Amino acid sequence: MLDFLNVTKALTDENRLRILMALRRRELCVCQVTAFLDLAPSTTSKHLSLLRQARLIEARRKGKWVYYRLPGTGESRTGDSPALDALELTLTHLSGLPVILRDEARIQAMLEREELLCAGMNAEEKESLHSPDIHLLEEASG
Amino acid sequence: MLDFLNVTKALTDENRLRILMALRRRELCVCQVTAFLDLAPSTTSKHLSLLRQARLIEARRKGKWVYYRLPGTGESRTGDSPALDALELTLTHLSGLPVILRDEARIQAMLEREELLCAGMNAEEKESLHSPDIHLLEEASG
DNA sequence: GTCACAATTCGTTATATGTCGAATTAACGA
DNA sequence: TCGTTAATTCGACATATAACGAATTGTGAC
Repeated sequence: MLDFLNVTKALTDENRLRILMALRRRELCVCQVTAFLDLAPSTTSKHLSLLRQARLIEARRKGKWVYYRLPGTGESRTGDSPALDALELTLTHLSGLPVILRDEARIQAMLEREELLCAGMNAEEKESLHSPDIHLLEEASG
Repeated sequence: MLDFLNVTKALTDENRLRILMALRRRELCVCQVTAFLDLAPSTTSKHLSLLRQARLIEARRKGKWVYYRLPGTGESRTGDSPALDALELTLTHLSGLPVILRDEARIQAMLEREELLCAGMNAEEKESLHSPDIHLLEEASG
């Protein structure tokens, strides 16, 4: 019951929903999420923390940056995990909404103008940001 | 987005989840829900109102009583309605939980002892309470 | 070590939500 | 019409949550 409630509670905030939709296309670090949501970094961090507790996103650290992404699709058998099922439901019902489309455009623009590419990033990593698919990366701690 | 948020917000309270699970088996009037949740009638009423706003339940008035039930299965094409999809997800992930099983036992006992059968009910209606399936009844106002 | 920067944690504040009891509305029966 | 009972709405209060800035932690460069 608590697991389920953690998932639904994580999905009751518009900013958190926007984060999930943004991560559908690519992983993002905290400063990038902070930029497109236009929030204080501490606020963004808290949102990401809540989403992670609910298992709706995963994290990996790369140097000074922490990247967040949607869970890998490997274990996504329907009915097993409240988080994965709820995530699928969310992606289905929010895709195409004006807010989400606008976010997507803003993020694409940011990335293409090479603003906020988290300064220390090398060329290969920059390239990966433009990829439409999620890269499967090593696991972060629970 | 607001539609979706109304649904997820409705699913963030344990008492509301218990209501949904109880209604899976039969329709119940407010006083019956109040009894098994052990809450003030006004509180129960508010929970039911929230669930109804989110379109997770429907209502019909019969004399002095208002009966609540899950939405009819007619329009349940997956992907169309956030409410119906979220409802299905909820039923899937909460069935079998200890809290839910205990509620079910308590409700069955109540109904069989003919306590709280909302005094004015006739024999046919009493019978319907023991039925495992939801009866399709006339629509209440939106 | 020291500095710079990303991220998180902490403390505070404003708003939202769950709960109750009291008052009100709705429906029925005497 | 009046009384009773079911349900809802209203007003108050306690708790939960989103937001911020300040302080702290973690990592890498110098």
